[in-house]
Amino acid sequence: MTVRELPVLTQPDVVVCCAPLAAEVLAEADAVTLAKQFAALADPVRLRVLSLLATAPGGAVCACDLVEPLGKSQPTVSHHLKVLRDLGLVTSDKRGRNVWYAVVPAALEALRSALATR
Amino acid sequence: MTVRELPVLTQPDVVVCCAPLAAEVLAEADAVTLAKQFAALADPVRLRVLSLLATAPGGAVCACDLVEPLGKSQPTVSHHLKVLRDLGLVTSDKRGRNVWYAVVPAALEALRSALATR
DNA sequence: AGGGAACATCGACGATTGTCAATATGTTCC
DNA sequence: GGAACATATTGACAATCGTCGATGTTCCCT
Repeated sequence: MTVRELPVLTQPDVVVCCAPLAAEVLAEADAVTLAKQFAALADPVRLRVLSLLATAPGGAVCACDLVEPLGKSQPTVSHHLKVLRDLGLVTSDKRGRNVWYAVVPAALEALRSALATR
Repeated sequence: MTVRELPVLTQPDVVVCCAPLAAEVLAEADAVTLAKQFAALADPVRLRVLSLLATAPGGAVCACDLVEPLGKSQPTVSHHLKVLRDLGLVTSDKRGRNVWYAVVPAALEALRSALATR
């Protein structure tokens, strides 16, 4: 178990990929970009990572506290965290030998807006 | 080219899978279900299908009018439509020898709500 | 009845993905 | 410095996925 420390501070700028699906026909290039983002959500482990981070008090969780609740090996968890971070859905913050992860709410909001039907 | 006819009528009931990610920790079974839905969005062709349907006047498009704008073979388009339909993201309506597809807005809304950050 | 059109299904192929064991890198503390 | 710990990376494997050509099925039209 790990002691919770500072809440996560800086949130990176989020680039909104494209207009809502229903607003105009999605261009091919935008579709590829958007598909990659949704692919990050297309895995049960990654969804649970996001949920664990989003519901954590302070909004951040040490990587060491994710392995056990996820029931996956440490390398597998590390892999999923990398996927989420590379796509800008989470941020990481190294503190000593631990790394704290937090969701980037604006990134999730951007994906939500792409799905707006009206 | 095909003449547009009746707008699509009946919208199926949509089952909301789970509470927002940030509301409570996602259960494993729910995570699997949600991941399958997002997997349907994790492909550029399917995103463009949804966009073509959502932006079409009348809200429905004949399958025959999807092949050319998508730039994929007819079997490939048919495959993607099946994926979307099996997951309840679109409905199909057979009219003569054509099949008309339309988005199920409630299904997209359900996915949006899962991503709500607060 | 028969020809043709629209859509679905099948089978096969290359590419990508999730997983873990093993190992590497980096950090803390004695 | 060296041991112990936390995380990341590598390599390998099975499984899934997107794609297309070929074929099947259903419907319309004459």
